[in-house]
Amino acid sequence: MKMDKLVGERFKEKPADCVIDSHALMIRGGYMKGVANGIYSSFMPLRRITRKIENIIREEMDAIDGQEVQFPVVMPASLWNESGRYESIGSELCRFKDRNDVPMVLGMTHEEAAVHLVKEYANSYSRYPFMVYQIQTKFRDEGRPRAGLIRVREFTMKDAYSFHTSQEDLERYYKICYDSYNRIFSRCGIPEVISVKSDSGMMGGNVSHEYMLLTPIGEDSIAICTECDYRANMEAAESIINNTAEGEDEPLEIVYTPNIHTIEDICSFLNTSLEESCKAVVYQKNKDDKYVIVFIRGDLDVNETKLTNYLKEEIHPGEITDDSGIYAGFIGPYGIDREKYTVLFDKSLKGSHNLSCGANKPEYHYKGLKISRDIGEVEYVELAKIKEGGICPNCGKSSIRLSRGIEVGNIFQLGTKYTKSMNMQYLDSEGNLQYPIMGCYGIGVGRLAASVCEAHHDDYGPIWPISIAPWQVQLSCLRSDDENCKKVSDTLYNSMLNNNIEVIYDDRNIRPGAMFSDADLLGVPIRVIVSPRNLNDGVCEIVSRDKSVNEKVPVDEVMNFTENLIKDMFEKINK
RNA sequence: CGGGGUGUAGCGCAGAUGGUAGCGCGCUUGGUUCGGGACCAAGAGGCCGUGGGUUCAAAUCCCGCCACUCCGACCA
Repeated sequence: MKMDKLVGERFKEKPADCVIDSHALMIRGGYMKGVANGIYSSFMPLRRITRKIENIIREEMDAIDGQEVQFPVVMPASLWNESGRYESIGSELCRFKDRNDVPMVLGMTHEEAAVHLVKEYANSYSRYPFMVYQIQTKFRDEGRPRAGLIRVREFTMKDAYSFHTSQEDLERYYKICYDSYNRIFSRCGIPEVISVKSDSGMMGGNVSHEYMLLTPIGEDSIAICTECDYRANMEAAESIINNTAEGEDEPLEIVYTPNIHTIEDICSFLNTSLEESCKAVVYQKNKDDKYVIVFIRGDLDVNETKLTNYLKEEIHPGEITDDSGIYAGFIGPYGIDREKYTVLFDKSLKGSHNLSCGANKPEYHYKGLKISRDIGEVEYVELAKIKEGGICPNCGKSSIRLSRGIEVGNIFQLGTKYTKSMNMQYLDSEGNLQYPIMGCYGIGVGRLAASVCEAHHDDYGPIWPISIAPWQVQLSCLRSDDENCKKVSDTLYNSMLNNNIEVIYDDRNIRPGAMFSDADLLGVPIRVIVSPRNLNDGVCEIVSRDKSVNEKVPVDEVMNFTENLIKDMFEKINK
């Protein structure tokens, strides 16, 4: 490929709407162009990168007995009705009607299609286990696309679905996928990706992991233990609070607290700590707007994912507006109507005493509350968000750190949610009908490319690992108007092509500075520079994009040197 | 869904108190340059997001849409 024919322009100024580096560099480097909110076209360099990523994924999926298939982008709504998701999913699912007024959807994930595909085939235990996967465009009508390729509406995803006749077999295969994923991220040049326990959300199932690239620009929060190997998504992390209730129990006492509304104000007014307070967080059920009041220790936040999972229905932050006379800022657990409202107590309150809290009466709070004494036995539910410095659920030390991360992949043990709802069954060896157990495994290809860029770049551009770089070698003819320089460059270019080296050749008649800047933006790992200055000494310059290699090599050894360097780079990544 | 911001040339921006548009980069042509985004000269390129209103006159003032974008919520 010659640079002067490469479609797409590279430019100096950072586009105004790019807030993260990978986005800015991929726009500035001529990798892609926005078409609509969260929808992009790719130019050749990005397409070559994603194709290499896809091929790495293919090799690894094939290596664990995956079979590549393809599901449709457009599906009839009836298929999604079978699983119930046509109703349960919100506006992320793009719904439309075809010419005959038949409701259709754009595929945002393909569990239904996977079950549909293998339903009749897999009617006997002898045909299990198996895994099918595809690499396909998905469309999710996200409310807020952002950060370039990190969060988009249309994207390419590898999604795999495995089918098993026992939980044990699913777990065996899940472990194989787990290892396979680690290999995929290593081969793509980001071995630093870690797996974390996650909440499986509305996907169903129990055990699931997310693969995270830790970076401050990430959208997810992750709890990581610095003392052991515990790692979990914030949503899934268990929050442990040990209350010792030191000191004497104080009596329950009502206090006049004018113009005090926040829990911080109350604590400073009463001269107590946040740990000795109980705050109320009000939610409303999406279904009927009924109130859910969570009482939780004042310094903690409610983990809404846990709350949703416990209630088994969707909720949103709310405010009590009925005529009960209990008002925001004064809501407390003592004397609240537990028939009228769904009242939940977080575990952080268990065993505590001398709490300050609202009195369900304007301008008044209680102090000295002890729930077991003043309210009686209540059920405590674990609903709090884990916090920085919190207790590790695995090793018990106060060693939890919170980090941000980009989710580049996930694996789920789905169970029988889809096989049951879509009535997929097989005959076991005893002749009984059984529901197969499923696992599913996803990787966002574009997001992975952007993550690699995010993890490996400098001020001038991406630094692509050799395994996914758009080209292996950037050949720069610094002075195409110099006869010898051009001749040597052309010869090298042809030798590289003949030896199957992926080379992009820049023989444009532009200034060296512009040539170097373009090369930096393309991020090709190896650069071979041919210039009159070097040729006077009979050498070319070979440098790596990451600056670890910088050699003057005699012209007739350039090919050999380059081939070895490529080999070395691959070995480093695959080791 | 809640709260901000912005729409003027391909990109980045300027256009006080209303008078039919300009700068830098990029692009075209010619010349001089040539190891980290050169310089000179001459050009091309705009329905000022959109609909309405006020006015002799609107990029500019008022109202409504639309789009993009940022923060937060949600995110299978």
